[in-house]
Order: sequence, then structure tokens, then C-alpha cells
Amino acid sequence: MHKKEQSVETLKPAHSDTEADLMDQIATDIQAGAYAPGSWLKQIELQQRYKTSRPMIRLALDRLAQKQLIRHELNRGYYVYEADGDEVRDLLDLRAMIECAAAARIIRHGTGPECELLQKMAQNFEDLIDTGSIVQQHEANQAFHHQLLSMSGNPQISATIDDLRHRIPSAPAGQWKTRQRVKQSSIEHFEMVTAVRNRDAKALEDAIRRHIMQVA
Amino acid sequence: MHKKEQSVETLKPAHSDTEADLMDQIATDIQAGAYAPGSWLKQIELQQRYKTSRPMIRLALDRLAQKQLIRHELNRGYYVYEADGDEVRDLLDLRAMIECAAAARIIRHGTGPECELLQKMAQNFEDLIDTGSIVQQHEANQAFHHQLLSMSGNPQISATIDDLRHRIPSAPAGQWKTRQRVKQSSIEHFEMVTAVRNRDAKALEDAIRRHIMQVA
DNA sequence: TGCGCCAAAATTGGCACCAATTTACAGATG
DNA sequence: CATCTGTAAATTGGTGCCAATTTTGGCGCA
Repeated sequence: MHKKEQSVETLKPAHSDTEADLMDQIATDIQAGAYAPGSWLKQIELQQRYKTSRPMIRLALDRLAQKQLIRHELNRGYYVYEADGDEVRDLLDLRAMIECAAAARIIRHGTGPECELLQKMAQNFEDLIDTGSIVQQHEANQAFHHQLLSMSGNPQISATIDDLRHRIPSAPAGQWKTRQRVKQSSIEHFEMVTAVRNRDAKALEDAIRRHIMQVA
Repeated sequence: MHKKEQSVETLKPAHSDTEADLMDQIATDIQAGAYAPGSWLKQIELQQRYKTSRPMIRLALDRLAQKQLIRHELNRGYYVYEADGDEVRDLLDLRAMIECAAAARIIRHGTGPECELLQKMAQNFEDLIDTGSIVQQHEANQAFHHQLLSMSGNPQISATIDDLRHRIPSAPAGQWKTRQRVKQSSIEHFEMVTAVRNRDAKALEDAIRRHIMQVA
């Protein structure tokens, strides 16, 4: 058996309204590290855990499997999937590809107030370096990138990148373990803001590529 | 009622093995125009049509809704969704963005035999211009682009583009209505093959962009 | 003591039934 | 005659239950 058992731990027994919320909640818990990669997601446990019915759980698990966050083996169940080295490399490559190509559109369509909001989010991330928790930092980083991509004027880009990023193992897996790295991320955020302000597409593209590839 | 009723027509009563095949089959039938955009997908009809149970149908419909091929209204059901003008523009923009960025990688990683296979597929599409049906042309075109993108060495790229292309209304919607346009597509295919053979990234990028944007 | 086999327990997968909501139709009414 | 209304049909959404498969624990045997 190469699959590890799930780490139960004490999770807040929050319950969800719709099935979409349920899926998001499970996804959040997975990325927060509540369920270790390789651990089996037992349906009855989830059913009790999220205070919902079993078909609901099965639907949410199927959706997560479609998103490639978990995997399904017939008559065995669903387990948390962690992308291996090659897949992570390909995902980061694709993410950098899209975001860099979006740089020109961001420069073109980004308006003044949007730029200020972006600056605000970069500052918010900066403030959370010392005070915030890992998940707070992660959320602030995600919000920054979402805002940046939304300035491209093409909502399909941000949606696609969001899906992509969810498949890349992040915070708890440990590329942000050092504060030095988080600080470097923040610096690069401000580089992007400056590039957008100066309407310098090439500088923005470079900053984005360095920022994404720093993980590898 | 702004949603049209579904066009029943006579569909081959093929049945599927797994639930994934069922979803693909429904998706194929939708893109083949069996169900008109806006028409409601009634679960009992689908159940009889595809010779399967109702939970299976519901699972397949949920997956298609996740893929944005259809939409779901609570207590009303699922209906075929056709992307509007803005969304199509954004999807084509994103598709061109990714495929153009992939051009450099295709030039870099594309090997000789892969290039020959690509040539073969371009020829296959060419041969189907006069003899083949619309769906055959569509499949040959899809196979060509899939092969081209697989030569980038990054399977995530082709997977993402496949998902994207499924969301763009295609053949029956009528951008291939004229034979002239199909011929032009074939010419551009061979331009891409030539660019790959010459290892000319810029030429490949231009050909790809023109090819994708010809639809708009 | 280690290996293989067998039975019991647990978990997943699928199906059938029933409730809730919406839609369509018929009838009454102004 | 148009419109509103109430009832019936149809469709969807959810829950529970049971079969099929896998895992686990225990027993016998070399």
C-alpha cells in the first residue's frame, strides 16, 4: 500500500449550502493540508464531517476528480492527488506562458483605479509577511494575481489560471517555507505594479516569468 | 420562454460503457448539433436515448455543466449553452494566446517523425475537403491541432486547449459553411507544417494566429 | 515463524422510490 | 374574449436501501 492513511485532526464542522460550496470547502481543506496527498477520502467520514448526504459527497468528489485535484480508482475510492515533478513543471510552464502573454493585454486595458487596487493588494500581501498566517499569505497572493489577470479584460484568462493554480501544490507543500522567499515574492509584486504603471509590457512579462518560475 | 425546444431527430441508439464515455457521447452529440443551443436536456429522454440509468445521466450532465458546455438552472434542468459574442471572442483570444506561446516550444521539441505525422494529418484534412462530411472534417482538424500541440512536449497545453475548443461553437454553427474557408484552413495547416519543418517559430506563430482568428 | 487461504467487515457503486418545484392546461370570471 | 386562477401533469432533486467489490483479520499449514 503506497497510499497513506488520512490525517484526521480536528476540523471545524462547518456545513455548506449548495453542492458547489461543498466542493470548494473540500478543495480548500485539501489545499490547507487537512488531507495528506495520497490519503483516501472516505465518503462516510466526509458525510459526517460536512454534515451532508452521501450523494452530495459523491458529486463533490466527482467534481474534484474532474478538476484533477483528486483521483478516482474504481471500487477503491477517491484519494488526494499530488502532481509529480514533471507535471508541476508543465503546469508552471503553461501558467507562465499564459500570464506572460496576458501581460500585453494588461498593459493595454488596465485602467488607473484598477492599478490602484492592484497596488493596494500588493501592499496587503506585504503587510501579511510577518503578521499573517500561511493561508492568509496564500489568499492575499491569490487575490493579487487574480486582480492582475482581471485587468487583461479577458475573464477567461483569470478563470483558466485559477483552475491551473489549484492544481499546483502550494503553501503547505513548502515553497514558501522561508520568509526570504515570501519577501522576494512581495518585491516582485511591486515590480509588476510598477511595470503596469509605466505601461512597460516587457518589464511586466519578465517580472511575471521570474515570479512564477521562482518556485521551481 | 426564450429557450427553444430540443430537436429530437433520429439519433443512433449507441450505448456507453463508463460514465466518461457517456459524457463524451453527449458532448459529441451536442457539438454535432443534435441538441440545439437553448434546448432543454430532459433526463428521462436522455436516459432512454443512451440506454442508461438516471443517476448516470445526472452525473454526465453535471460534468458537462462543469465544463460549461451546458448550464443548469435550479429546479428547471440543464440546457445547451452557446457562448455569446464576447465570450467567443475571449475564448478565441485565449486560445490564440496559448497556441502562439506554444509555437516556440513546438519548434524546440518537435522531432522528425512527429513532423511527418503532422504532415500526414494535414494531408488527411486536405483529402476530406470534398469527400468527407462536416464532422469528419471537424475531427481531422481537431486531430491535426492536437498533434501540433502535443509536439510542444507539454501535455497540459493540449489538454487545456482541448477543453477550450470544446467551449467554442464550431462546425454546425457555420463558420465552415463555405468550402472556400475549409480550403483556406487546409492551406494554413500546410503553412504550419512548413514552419515547423523550417524551425521558424515566428512563421508558425503567425500562421497559428491567422488560423485561429479567421473564425472571428 | 512465515506464507497462503478463507471468511467477515467495511467501503463503494448503483438503483428504485418519493417529495418538491415548476409548467401546462382547463375552467371560471370580469 | 382576454385574463386570472386553481388543479393536474411532468420534470427535477434528494434520500434510503441493497448488491458488488475490496480490504482486513484470523486460521491452518508447511
